[in-house]
Amino acid sequence: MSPSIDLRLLRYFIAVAEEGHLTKAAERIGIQQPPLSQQIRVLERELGVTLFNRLPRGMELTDSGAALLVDARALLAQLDTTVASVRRIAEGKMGRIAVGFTESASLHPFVHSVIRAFRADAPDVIMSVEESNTNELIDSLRGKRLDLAFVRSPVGDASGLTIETMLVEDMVAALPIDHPLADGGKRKSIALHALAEESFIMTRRPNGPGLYDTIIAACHAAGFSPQVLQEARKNLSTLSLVAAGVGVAVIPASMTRVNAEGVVYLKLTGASDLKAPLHLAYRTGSISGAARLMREEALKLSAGRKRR
Amino acid sequence: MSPSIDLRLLRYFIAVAEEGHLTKAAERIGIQQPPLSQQIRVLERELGVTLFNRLPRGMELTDSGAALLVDARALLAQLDTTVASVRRIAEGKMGRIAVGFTESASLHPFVHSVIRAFRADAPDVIMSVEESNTNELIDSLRGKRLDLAFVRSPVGDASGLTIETMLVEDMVAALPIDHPLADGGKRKSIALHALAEESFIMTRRPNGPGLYDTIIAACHAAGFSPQVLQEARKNLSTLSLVAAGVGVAVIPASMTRVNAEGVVYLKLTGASDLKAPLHLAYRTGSISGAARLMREEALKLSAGRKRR
DNA sequence: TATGTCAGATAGCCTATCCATATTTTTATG
DNA sequence: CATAAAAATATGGATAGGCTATCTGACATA
Repeated sequence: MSPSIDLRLLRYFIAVAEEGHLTKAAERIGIQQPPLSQQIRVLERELGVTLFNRLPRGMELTDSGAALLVDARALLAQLDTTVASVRRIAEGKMGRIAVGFTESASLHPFVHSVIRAFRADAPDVIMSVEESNTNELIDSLRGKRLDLAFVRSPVGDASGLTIETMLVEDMVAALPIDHPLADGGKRKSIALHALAEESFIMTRRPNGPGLYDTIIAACHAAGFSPQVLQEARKNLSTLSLVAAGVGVAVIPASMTRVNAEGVVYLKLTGASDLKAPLHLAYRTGSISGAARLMREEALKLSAGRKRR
Repeated sequence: MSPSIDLRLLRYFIAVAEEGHLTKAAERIGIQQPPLSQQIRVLERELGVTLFNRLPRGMELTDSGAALLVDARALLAQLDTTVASVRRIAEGKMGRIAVGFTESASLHPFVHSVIRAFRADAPDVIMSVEESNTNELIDSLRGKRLDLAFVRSPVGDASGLTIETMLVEDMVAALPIDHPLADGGKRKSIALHALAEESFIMTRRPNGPGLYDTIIAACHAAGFSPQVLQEARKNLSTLSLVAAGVGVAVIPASMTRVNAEGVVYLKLTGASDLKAPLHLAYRTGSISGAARLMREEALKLSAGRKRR
């Protein structure tokens, strides 16, 4: 169909049409007159159309030429906007992003800060968010339904994904306020092994290993094997069960921001490796512009936290 | 700005995006894989954007690439329609045409045929018509307010214009029906010199020489100098004056199609050079597509007339 | 673990295209 | 008629785009 018409030819054509002279147009473009003359003839030959009437003192557009001028300008303008928007998408300032997090991540102020910073920096990006358990988040990343996910470790199979640790926080014990060990709310910390005889409320492991394995391992290190009441589907339910006096729980410190009636939080001692990391996960190598931007903001905020 | 991005690059890009493989795309385009690989990288470098994720088994669009794909297709489609419409304009099948004619030309069936044929052949051309005297028509041609004009000869200054004779018709005498020479309408022809003593009604010469000079010259050749009543502005007024008995007139034969009450038309003998040509005039060298098409149709019809 | 296969990247070379210089042609103007 | 202006033509050289051959990397499979 339309033969190998090059945008360069259209640019040349526009210059000649606007200047009305080959010589002036050549000067404006930055080439000599003869090659410009040739290229205009090439364009005319490819189109099979005379674009200019050659006057003794210049070049005058024919009707066809005048029509082409309008369209050629539009084409170049469209190219410019195309290039600009492609670049903005690549920068992460336009387009879409899908972000996921586990419940405990969604409750963490760090995640809120990241989202807020990204919103401010890239207001034109359409963002969708999803809360789910680690397993599903990882699946969604692989299936490209998500671009980024904030998860708790450990992640089962990380192949094909990059997992970066944003922060590591302590874990605390959550006890019912009327529990003897809570001392009516006066007690501020407790040794992990002191909980050896308690019932532990934890989220279901099939929903993703989450912090389950970490807690079990820490208890073993403290010299006991916890009695697990493996009931709650969600962390918030965990707290309700604690408040109801069903048992105790070990949770990331950031969750203490949730004001749960009837629950007391105690620092844990004698369990230095009982930490709750927060990770950012994404597909290795195929990160979108917006995701890259959000990751960079997360890294920046993460660095800022460490400095404090 | 947008650097020298070539449409060829966009075509290559689209092929790769659609095939998902450099190798298949190269085959489709008709080049080898290595240059295609290079060109895609050139495009990415010019844009400063990664368009594809290189997978072990092919190329996968990034978000930016997906956006570019949409726009690149649109750009190529727009180029195609641009080329098509420029070509149609050049062919004369689209665009505009402005046609002018003198009154006597507008009354001639030849002109009607030309217009009708053109309308049928190029229904998408916007046509404007203008009736005026020869001088103004010629001026309008020069000023590019008209593309074509049907005029009677002779034209004063024809420089820069091409004037082609479409047909030559006889002239006839128009007499009041009660004029002695008309013989009550029975007479069919008359010698020009028989009108030597009559008053001649003619259109004003300043409106363009028109046929004025031709008629005067023929009278001189027939041995007399006519008494000219230089009254009428238009040919139709001429006939009214004849009908009113003011004088006689010499008019192109085609005007006898106008049924004027009280006027008798007589063939003229003894004046073999008293002919009324009909010309087509246009600017030499800068004829538009539509004008060229109409001219061609006029020439065809003109040739058809001669054969008859 | 090693090997084969698939697909893209890289290297080196060649040719066609695009641009430059020099000259010619055409038309208008003093 | 001579000169000036502007485009067309002629010819040569540099560069870019394409070709062949080869390399690299990742997965699959024996």
